[in-house]
Amino acid sequence: MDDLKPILIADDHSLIRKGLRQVLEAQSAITVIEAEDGNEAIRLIRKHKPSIALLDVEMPKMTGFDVANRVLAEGLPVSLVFLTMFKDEQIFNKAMDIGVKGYVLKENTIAEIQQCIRTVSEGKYYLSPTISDFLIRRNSKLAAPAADSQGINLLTPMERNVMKLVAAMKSNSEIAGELNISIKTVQNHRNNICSKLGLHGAHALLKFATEYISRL
Amino acid sequence: MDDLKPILIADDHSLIRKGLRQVLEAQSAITVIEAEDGNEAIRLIRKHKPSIALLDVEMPKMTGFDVANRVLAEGLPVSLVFLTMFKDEQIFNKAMDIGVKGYVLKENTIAEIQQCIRTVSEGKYYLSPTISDFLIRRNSKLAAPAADSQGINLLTPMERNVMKLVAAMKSNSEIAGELNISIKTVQNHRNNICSKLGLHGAHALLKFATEYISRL
DNA sequence: TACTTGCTGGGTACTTTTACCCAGATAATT
DNA sequence: AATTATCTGGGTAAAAGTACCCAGCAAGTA
Repeated sequence: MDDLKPILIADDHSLIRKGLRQVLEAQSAITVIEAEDGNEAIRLIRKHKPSIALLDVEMPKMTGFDVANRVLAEGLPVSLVFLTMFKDEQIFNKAMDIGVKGYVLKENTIAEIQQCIRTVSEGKYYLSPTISDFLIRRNSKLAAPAADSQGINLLTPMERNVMKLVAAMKSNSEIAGELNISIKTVQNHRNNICSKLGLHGAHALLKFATEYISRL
Repeated sequence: MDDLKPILIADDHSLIRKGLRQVLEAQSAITVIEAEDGNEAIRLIRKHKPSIALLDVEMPKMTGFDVANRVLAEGLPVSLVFLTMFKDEQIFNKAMDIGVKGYVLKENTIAEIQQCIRTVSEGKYYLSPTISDFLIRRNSKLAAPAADSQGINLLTPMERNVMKLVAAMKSNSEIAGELNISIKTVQNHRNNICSKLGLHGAHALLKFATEYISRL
């Protein structure tokens, strides 16, 4: 077990690796490990379990994406940050789909990369400001659906109350307690809601409730 | 049943009611109903089921808050918008806690109120730009906790994979299918995760997983 | 080699949720 | 007065999740 989890830098350009390592190790109590291609990156992630891995997207043999897919498949506990030269919207979207925590353009400064590492290590996302356009467009696409919730209008007041508590992931007995009714009644309300909304199967109501709770 | 759901305006000042009604009915296909105090507001909400209720916070007898509490208790299907003269942070926070969808200062223009109605009717929130300070402060408070998730570090890769699918509200059989393992194995992983994390009871893991999914 | 860790599955018992059925009480509408 | 909608609860059965037990196998470590 290490004292502090290290940070991995995977880039085929030795100059970039050395430069980054120098800055990071000088200005913070961070240990850096280096990989010069994707295969080595995977091996080192498995072995040293770094908290963060900075991956160059454009690497020979195994790209940053290949590494990311591998990490996902094995469920390795590491936050991924992509480092790339290209401001490409499709690449960015694929990276977000895959769940990377940071996305930094190489045209940005080292200070940005440090900020990125700090932010990601707090569990938040960090994206280069220069690609915020992409993010906004992406969000407006995702927020689009919002339809098919007309069924909600069929619900009675009590059914709404039950649904709110379902969305809070309360169990039926907890709901019964809060509303001062019997568990049996709660179950009936749930069933009625499901049939009004056409929901079937395990957790179907819970999914719907958490998704549309803002419209209750 | 009405053709289109109306909008309720509750304010003790007749001048405000008439002014708002005129603008709203002139510029859009909206029906407005008026209430001059909180009691009447509740009665009209029950009867006409408006989609949105604009509530003056400062009303005699029954304030906007009293109306809001009543609406919540009965689970009436209406989106609440608070209209107030005072830029008070505590009042704002109480309003957000209670779940109002809009919060508009009377110092703002009528155009803002129209924008607010439009936004809220799409299921989104609308807050007067002049109180965005409050919202930011509030968010930083709420986002604060972020602790107690150290237990996550105890999880094995496979356990993480299972947990991600739990967070997506998949059933055990769905998880088993996606990971190509038996349901029994999934159940065992869940149990191991729960004991590592000290979780007990119904939906405990699901709650935890959805809350901390960003750290997986 | 021996040991540990993680993944895989089976067994068993209990609890919770889902999915139907039913009916009485109450309040509002026709 | 009759009808409808809503809330309330009971019954039953199947499916899913929770909570423990167990053991074999593979990989890495001491």
